[in-house]
Parts: sequence; structure tokens; C-alpha cells
Amino acid sequence: MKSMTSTSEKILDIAQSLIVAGGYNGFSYADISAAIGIRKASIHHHFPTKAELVSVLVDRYRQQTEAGLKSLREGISSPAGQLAAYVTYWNSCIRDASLPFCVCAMLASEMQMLPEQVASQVRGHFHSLAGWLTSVLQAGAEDGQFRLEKQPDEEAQMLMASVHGAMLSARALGDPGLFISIVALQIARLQADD
Amino acid sequence: MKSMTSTSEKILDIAQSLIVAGGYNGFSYADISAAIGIRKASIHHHFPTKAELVSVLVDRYRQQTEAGLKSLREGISSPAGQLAAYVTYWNSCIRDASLPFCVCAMLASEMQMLPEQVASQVRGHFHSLAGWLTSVLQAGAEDGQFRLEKQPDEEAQMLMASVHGAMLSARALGDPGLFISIVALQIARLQADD
DNA sequence: GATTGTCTCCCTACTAGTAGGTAGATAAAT
DNA sequence: ATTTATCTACCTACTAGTAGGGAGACAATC
Repeated sequence: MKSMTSTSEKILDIAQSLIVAGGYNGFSYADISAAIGIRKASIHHHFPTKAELVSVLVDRYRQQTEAGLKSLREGISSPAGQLAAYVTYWNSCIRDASLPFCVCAMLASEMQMLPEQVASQVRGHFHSLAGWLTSVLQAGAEDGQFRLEKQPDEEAQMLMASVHGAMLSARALGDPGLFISIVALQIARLQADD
Repeated sequence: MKSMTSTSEKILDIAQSLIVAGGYNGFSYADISAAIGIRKASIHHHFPTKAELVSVLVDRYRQQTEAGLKSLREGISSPAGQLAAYVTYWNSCIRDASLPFCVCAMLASEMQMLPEQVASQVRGHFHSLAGWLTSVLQAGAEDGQFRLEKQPDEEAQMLMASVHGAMLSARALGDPGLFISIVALQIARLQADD
């Protein structure tokens, strides 16, 4: 039985890891070509332009993310547990370096230079992640697990910023453990004091 | 009296704004050339290689930052005021788009692809900014202005991550006001409850 | 006071290599 | 027989970087 990863998926996988490492301008078709042993022209067959390649890639990333977040909400009953699973996911990714940075966070930093089709998807990701966090926080506040000082959407924006900022600090200082140490502290503040 | 901005400073100014917009791989000597009306080769006269140009640029940025932070500590007596001035500075930069992102935060996201001389300076910036925040928080805790839940250095890491994450969210969502709305909330938590 | 050398700054013109992208042939699969 | 996937070969534009020269400023020398 063959590994059922199609060429186009392999291309997207490599491109994603290259983007996470160096952003939109930090990779080329030649890099992908070298990484999977295929000619540049063959990549153009699957993805005519770079903007389209990245657009499809971000679309796939968003779908995976939405599916993952949805399954967290369905598979874990308590909001606190859902939140914990979310940050544990990222902590694992950063520790084993499999996906040590959010694709959309990376692209967001280059927002001003992105093709519009990509930029709008990045905006969309930020909106939907903020939405997910808002609803988790709200649910947690309603059943008394969380003690929110502000509106759920404001707290969600704060939490999302902390997660992205913690990823950046971990990367800048070369210390994977810094991510969870920052984010865990932020989440502890949400827990009802006891 | 002429404007005493030397050519090399003009080069650094333009390069800085280009890096803030698109990162290390997001600009070229040709871009700078076009922006200040000088030939590419002349830029190489001032800065032989791109790595050296960016290295000098980050060095200058760090010196300016350290001087700015030092003058905040000397010019404002209360730690709470120092912190407020720091975030107000960034809020202004983001609102008027003069420096809508921290140079080192931008470069940190591309850490893995940076020349080592630049990468180590970026690490240095994160360390010294964290150090400044730590000492401000510590001073504020000692005179009762802040109520810290954790060690000052841990709180400082959290605050720094929030600032960078807030910059990213403001950029991703195209909403400059988001920066201060996130960061102000974070700082409010440090103030002693009353 | 004119000449000489040196230095800074910028220029034109160039290099080797890489960027994203295209044309057209080939071969396999449906 | 058409579609799909890959190839070789190529294109144009741009990348960082180099070679070498010219114009002016500033001394030191004659």
C-alpha cells in the first residue's frame, strides 16, 4: 500500500513548512522543487502562481484548524479543558518543531506585502480564532469555570495576542518552553480564584 | 541650514520602513535605490552586504530603544507612568503608521532564516526589553502600584508577548485601535484592585 | 599659490545566480 | 483519444554583489 499523499499535497506540506520558517518571501518554487524531487515546472502545473499556491495552502490550513477546534469543543465537555487542549496542541507543535509557528500569524506579519486573496484569508483566520476563543470563554464564564474581568470578546483578543506573542518570544529567544510558561500564566488568570 | 541627514542614515531609514513592512526578504537594494534616488552600487558603498546593512540597522534600533526606555525611567517617577508611556509610544506609532511594528519583532518571526549576526541582535533586544519591563514591574510592586501574581520576570515575559501579539492582531485585522485595547486591558490587571 | 595625493561619495556597466512563469514534448492513465 | 502529470528547455525580470572610474573636498608638499 502506497503512501496516499498526492503530489499537490506534498507541495503544500513543504510550502507550509517553508512559510512557517521564513514567510511568503522566504521560499521559492526552486526550494519546493529541491525538497520533493520534482521540477519547478511541475509545481506550476499544480499551482500556476505563487499567490494561488499560498492561497490554497492557507485555505487548507484554515479548514484543518476549524475542524480541529470544532472537534475540541465536541470532544471535551469543559471550556477550561477545551482551552487547555488548544494550548497543549501548540505547545507540542513548538516542542517537537513540527509546526513551530502558526501559518497565519507568520503571514500576518507580512500583511502589507501579501496578495489580497491571501491577506483576506489571514484576516478571516484571526476572526474565526477570536470567535472560537470568545465562545469558549463565554461558556466557561456562564458555568463559573472562568472569572472574566471584561467582555468575552475582549478577553479572547487578549488571549489570542498572548498566544501569538508567546510563539514569537519562544522563537526569538530560542526557548520552546517559554511558550507554555507565558500562555499557562495567562490562562491561570481566567480561572476562578480559590 | 540643511537637513543634516546623511545618505547612510537615509538608507537605514528607508530600509527600516521596508523591513517593518515586509521583513528581511521583503526588500532589496533596488527598493532602497528607488526610494532615495541613488544607485544600487552607492548603497553597497555604504553597506557592502545586506547582512551588514540590517545588522547596523538593528544596532541603531536597539540603541534608540535603550535610550528611549532609559529616558522614560529617568523622566517619569512612577512605574505605572513609565509603563503607560511605553505603550502610548507604540500606540502612537501604530496609529500614525510611522513605525507600525517593532523591527525586532518582525525579524524574530523570520529568525530561522536570518544571518547569525542579525539573529543574535534580535535575541539581545528581546532580552533587554524583557529586562526593562521586569525592573519596572518590580519597582511598581515594591511601592504598591502593581499587584503581581507571579515573579516580575514572568509577568514581564507575559506583558512583552501581549504587546507583540497585539501589534500582530492590529496588523492582521487592519485595526490600529486593537493594539491599545488589548494592551491596556493587560496593564489594568497589574494595577492594584480597588 | 599651484601641484600632488588621498579620501569620500556616487556613478555606469557588469557579473553570476535566482525569481516566478511559459512552451512544448512525452508518456501514462482513463 | 483525451486528460493528467511530468519533463526539458527556455524566458524575462530581478537578486546581491563587483569593477573601475569620475567629481569634489582636504591636506600636505613644492
